[in-house]
Amino acid sequence: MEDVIRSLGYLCLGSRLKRIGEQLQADAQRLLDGLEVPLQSSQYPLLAALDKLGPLAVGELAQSLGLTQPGVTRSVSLLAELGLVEAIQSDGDQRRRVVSLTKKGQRLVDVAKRDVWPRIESAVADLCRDLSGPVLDQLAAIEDGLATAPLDRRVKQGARQ
Amino acid sequence: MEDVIRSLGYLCLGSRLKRIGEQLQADAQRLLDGLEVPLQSSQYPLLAALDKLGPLAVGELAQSLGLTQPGVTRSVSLLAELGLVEAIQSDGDQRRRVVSLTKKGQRLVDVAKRDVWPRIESAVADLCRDLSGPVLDQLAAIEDGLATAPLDRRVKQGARQ
DNA sequence: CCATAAATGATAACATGTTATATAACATAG
DNA sequence: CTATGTTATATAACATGTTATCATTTATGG
Repeated sequence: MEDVIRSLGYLCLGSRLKRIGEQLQADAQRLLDGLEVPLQSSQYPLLAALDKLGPLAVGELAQSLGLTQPGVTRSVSLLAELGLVEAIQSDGDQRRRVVSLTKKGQRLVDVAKRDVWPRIESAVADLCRDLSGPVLDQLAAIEDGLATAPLDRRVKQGARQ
Repeated sequence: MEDVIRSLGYLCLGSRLKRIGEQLQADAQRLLDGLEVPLQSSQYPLLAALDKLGPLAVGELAQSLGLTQPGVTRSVSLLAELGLVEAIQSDGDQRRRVVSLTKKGQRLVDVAKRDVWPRIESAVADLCRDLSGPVLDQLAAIEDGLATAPLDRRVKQGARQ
């Protein structure tokens, strides 16, 4: 059966990237399933952000993950219920809630960082090894390109109308 | 604010591809908003599949789009409510429901194909123009690589454990 | 100082993907 | 022919993203 998304090329690049991303996450999930805490692979970036940057307010977290604030608010609630993060109202500005890893969350990150993340990284690197170019650079260029000029500002060049 | 997904590299490639894909779709949405029928950009691949391959059963449609059957069932219901497709129970095998474009759906596809899709294609091509390699080929290689050996079969090489 | 604007996060409603499972129709072994 | 397994689709429950909107707190202009 023909893969329509694939044969439509640039027209469906968005659908295709999403599809590949979902599959990568599902694959990574299988590597994470060995850990003691049952957690979706999509939640790990939030934990990794807190581990890397330290405690962050909800909005800062959203910005550093490239997600919207309501999405992050929900993930934080979920992770707080699991006891992996805690959100504490800021002393200075009472609107801000600063999110940080709990002991349990830090322990999970440490284990994942030691036992699982290197395996995921090496597996993905292996997947990309034989590609003709530096894929990450190209994705960066796509992201930068979108930030500079979104698609609707690129329709002049070469399009029929 | 640091972009954590980006700085984590291969580890978060899945999240990153999803994020880029969502942004591309959101951008494409703005180009599609001019059309008479209000439709999310993510629904167009289904219409394009029917236009390209002709009437298809729900399962075949799912396969050609690389989605699961329940997702396609829901999209078909939505598009049927909008009068863009119709699903007719197969004569031979009464389990199958064959989905096809209605007149209205075909008209929408024709207009989109003439007025909008070329603009999206050229805009995305423009976005990818200056990249160092043939991105589509690389994405194809990633997809093929995942199909050949999912990530959890790639952890041996070079990983710490 | 107070009125108003801006910033922060929560919530609701929706979109669209998934997995798990139910139901109905078909296929086949006995 | 019937029991049983398989296939095609539907449905439910959930995950996780979005936009729109609200309440609260903070900042600011007069």
